[in-house]
Amino acid sequence: MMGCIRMPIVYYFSLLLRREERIMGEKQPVAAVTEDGRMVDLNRKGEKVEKYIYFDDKEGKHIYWHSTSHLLAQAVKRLFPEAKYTIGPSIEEGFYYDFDTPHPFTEDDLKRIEKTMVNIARENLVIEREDIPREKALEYFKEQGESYKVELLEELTEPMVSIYRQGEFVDLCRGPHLPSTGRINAFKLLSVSGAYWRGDEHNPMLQRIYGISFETKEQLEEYLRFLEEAKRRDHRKLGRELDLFSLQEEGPGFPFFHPKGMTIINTLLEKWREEHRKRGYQEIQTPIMLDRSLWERSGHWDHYRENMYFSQVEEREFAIKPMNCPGGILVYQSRLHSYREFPLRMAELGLVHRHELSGVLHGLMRVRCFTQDDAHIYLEPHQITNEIIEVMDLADYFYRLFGFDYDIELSTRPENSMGSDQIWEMATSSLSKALEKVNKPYKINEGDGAFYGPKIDFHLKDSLRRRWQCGTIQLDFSMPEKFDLTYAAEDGTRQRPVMIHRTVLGSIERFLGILIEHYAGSFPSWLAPVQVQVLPIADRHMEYAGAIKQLLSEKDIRTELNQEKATLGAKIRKAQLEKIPFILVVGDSEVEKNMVAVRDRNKGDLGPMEIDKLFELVK
RNA sequence: GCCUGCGUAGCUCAGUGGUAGAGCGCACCCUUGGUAAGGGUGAGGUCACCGGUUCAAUCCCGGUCGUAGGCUCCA
Repeated sequence: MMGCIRMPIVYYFSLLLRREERIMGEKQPVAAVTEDGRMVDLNRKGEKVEKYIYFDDKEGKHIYWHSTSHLLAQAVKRLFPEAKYTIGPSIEEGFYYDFDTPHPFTEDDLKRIEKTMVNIARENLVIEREDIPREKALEYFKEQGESYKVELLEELTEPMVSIYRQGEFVDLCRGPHLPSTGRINAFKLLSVSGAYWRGDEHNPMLQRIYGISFETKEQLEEYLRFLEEAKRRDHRKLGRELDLFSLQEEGPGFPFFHPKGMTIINTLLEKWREEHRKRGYQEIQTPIMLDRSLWERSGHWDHYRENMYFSQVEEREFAIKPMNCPGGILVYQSRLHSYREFPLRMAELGLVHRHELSGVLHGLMRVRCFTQDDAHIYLEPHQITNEIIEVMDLADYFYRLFGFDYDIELSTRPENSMGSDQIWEMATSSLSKALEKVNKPYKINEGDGAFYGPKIDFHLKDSLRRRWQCGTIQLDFSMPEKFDLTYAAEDGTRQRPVMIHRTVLGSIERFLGILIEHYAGSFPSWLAPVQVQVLPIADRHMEYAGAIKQLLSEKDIRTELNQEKATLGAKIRKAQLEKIPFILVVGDSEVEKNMVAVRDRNKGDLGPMEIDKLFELVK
């Protein structure tokens, strides 16, 4: 069978290593890099070490997490010998391991598995690598009945493969790994869920256990607090608590916006309209439902049908729009356009409906109808680069307004697409040219473009480091062709315009969700649904409080008057929980001096103030 | 769509094979207050829906819908 491990010698080696690590101080390396730049196990590092890799390094974390996933698999195999293990990589945050077993893992199982993991870590098993012929590994895993490992091995072409052994547990793995299981100090299994073998929905569904690990208990606790914070900021929870929106059983994926949510959206859109007007955009609106023939012509019928809703009326078939472009194009075609108008920027806050699989719906982030802050820009080919730079600047303006950091991705031609190779080539290079011209770093996303053209996507990073796709810029040579769009060029000939489809916020619904979580419900004053609440101390101050409210309302400040019969403390608490930016307390003293006592949501009591001063604060 | 869990008052959640409870919220009454919870009284539930087992189902079983976390897919 597998080569017998010379236990005492290896153990001695491991002890030496641990002493060496102790000498190096608190931080112990997780792997080493040799002179020729290869990352290797500490157990095999040999004499010449270029540098050490630590947990703090990105690669170090992945090694640490990967070793923890092996620990997880070992524990599962001890508790559930019949479970087949498949793959268990490290991921962006933590690791998972997929198992094939008829026994569904429960919360209690996770606890038991964790306990077993602790025991295995205490056993401090040496994690040893062996390089063996592929055939030999195949033979071993076949004998063990580990059919998934066999499948993986059968696809490998290398004559030699590496396996890692810790105690009785053996896994096919490239490594590197920690020197021993005892090096895994703090970990937690977070969840269990289904996952298709190799991510293919035709394959069997496996059970995936997710987890995370750290070098210290403190780091783990900090991470768990971070998860709690994310839960506290969840837009679904805050949306209900702050009465911003709701989702109803009657409309899965179709959100309902309440007055306060609507106030935020309208305030946001006021800003949006103002900025778009400044930058030369005109606004249009097109119908939600249009005849089937339009969608056949645009290509949506062939390329997007499974995501569309339909309606049949008087024997005529209509499709509910999943995108705004075909409707927008009809507006363009309603008269002849001149090159002098270009770039012709037509914006539309268009409500689109897309049938999404029920399992993907998520609050406002993933819905079945949403409002795109869309625009279609018609231009001449030589204007492309400049216009794309303009749009990127507009997106940058909005993201900065909210303090979002963002990444840019360039997506290329997908499989199910239309148009010739040359057109795609030209469109894609126009986009990368614009990106390079403004010197923005970007990542290429092969095959992720729209069916009619390549695109630049903006991914926002919120305050919890999560990324959300919002803005997109899509270059399109196909749609103008399909619809035979023309314009009168300088020389009087009819030419074909190029089209840019773009959004900045993406989906208004999703953007609101992101804002809620980003601000944890404490919206900046200009965006807050209620900016000021006036609290009279006793009934006799009601009249003065009402006058203050009136004054503020006339200045277009969103103000509420609290008329409840409650103690001041209770009223303040309630307003604080509603995250209202400013609370005005008025009692005998304020009435007498014609002032208001201002309480800032974050800073607390600011003391008495003239009303005029308050106007400045609120804006 | 697939896997697993969940669905009890507006919200957060207890609970039982013999048709239900708490806290918060809400309404009313008392209290007229100075920067995060004053006191009392009361209303409010087809226990998601449909079917089955049972003398009897909110509870057990099956299905449907919704929902949570993933997978696949996307703004």
